[in-house]
Amino acid sequence: MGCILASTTYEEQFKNFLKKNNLKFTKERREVLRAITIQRDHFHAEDIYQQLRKQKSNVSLATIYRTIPLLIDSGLIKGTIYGGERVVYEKVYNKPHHYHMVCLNCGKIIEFICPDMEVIQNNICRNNIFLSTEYNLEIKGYCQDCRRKMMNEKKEQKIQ
Amino acid sequence: MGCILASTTYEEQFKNFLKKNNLKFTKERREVLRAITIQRDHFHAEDIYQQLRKQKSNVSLATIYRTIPLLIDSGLIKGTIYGGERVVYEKVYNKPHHYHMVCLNCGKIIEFICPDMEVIQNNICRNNIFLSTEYNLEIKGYCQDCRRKMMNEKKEQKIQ
DNA sequence: ATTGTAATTGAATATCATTCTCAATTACAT
DNA sequence: ATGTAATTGAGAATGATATTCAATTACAAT
Repeated sequence: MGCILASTTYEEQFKNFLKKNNLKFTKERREVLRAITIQRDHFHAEDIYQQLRKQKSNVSLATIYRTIPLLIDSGLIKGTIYGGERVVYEKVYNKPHHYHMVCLNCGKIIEFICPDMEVIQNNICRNNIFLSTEYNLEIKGYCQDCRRKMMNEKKEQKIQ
Repeated sequence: MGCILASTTYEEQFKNFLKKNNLKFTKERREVLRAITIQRDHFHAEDIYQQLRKQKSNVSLATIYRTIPLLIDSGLIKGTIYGGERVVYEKVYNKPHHYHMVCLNCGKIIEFICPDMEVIQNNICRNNIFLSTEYNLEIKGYCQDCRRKMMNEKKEQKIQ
């Protein structure tokens, strides 16, 4: 336990947001926030719940679902990968903007940054007089490991 | 009714796919396929159902949901916009690859093509030894019309 | 420190798109 | 014409997320 010092600015950011909107900084919200700072890069609602369970916190799933939009609106996390059975979130506070490759076989998520792409996107928005709030690029396919595995399987089939 | 001549190649494509997989080209599947060819650019499952209803077809929602993956696998449609309450599909057969801007206010979807972006994406995949099957870029924000509306509303507030 | 009040909570229940089950029907290769 | 595996509709199931409501709590004002 302990060792949550690094999350201070996270907490400041969240508190500011809450105050600005006449919302309260409750014990439950603090616990959800801390669970998220501990969380690995990509997670979903249920992951937060499990994390809290481990820590003997009794925050309910309902509260987690109610807290997620607050965390999004305060700029701490964002929904990243949709289209699966559940939404994947990730921390974005003080993180450079980046994109994702998702392996359709093992589910691995590979992050990458791409300044060239940012430039292009800005141009497109300017040309279309579109005010963007969010870019989301997702490349689906098969990662190196899975490609290797799949090739080996093919070889074995040929042998048999 | 009538006037479905243009969909012949759609039907060929679908029939080929079905035959290749030992699946049957049923009356219901034909009707779903034709409903889709009539459909506007972006649609969801329920839209297909409504379309069929208009045409006095009794294909069930279950069958529509069962047919969608077949249409995807045969390369006729693809899921485009996730993260809303339902998946948005679009026709992709014989259409150039393109990207989307989604207005968070009115829901409008603006398509655009961008060859530069394709080049960058191919490079990224090559560098990461990732075999991509699908690129998906979604820019969320506010379209020109909605920006105008929102600015007018602000002005009015100031006046009051 | 006390109080008033609006915000918040957990538990249970609702929602709603999508998927599944199953018995009856149908496409189509032979 | 026939056998059989695939398909269908109806309704029930699923499962992530949202909502309801009575009880609790944060916190601004006193």
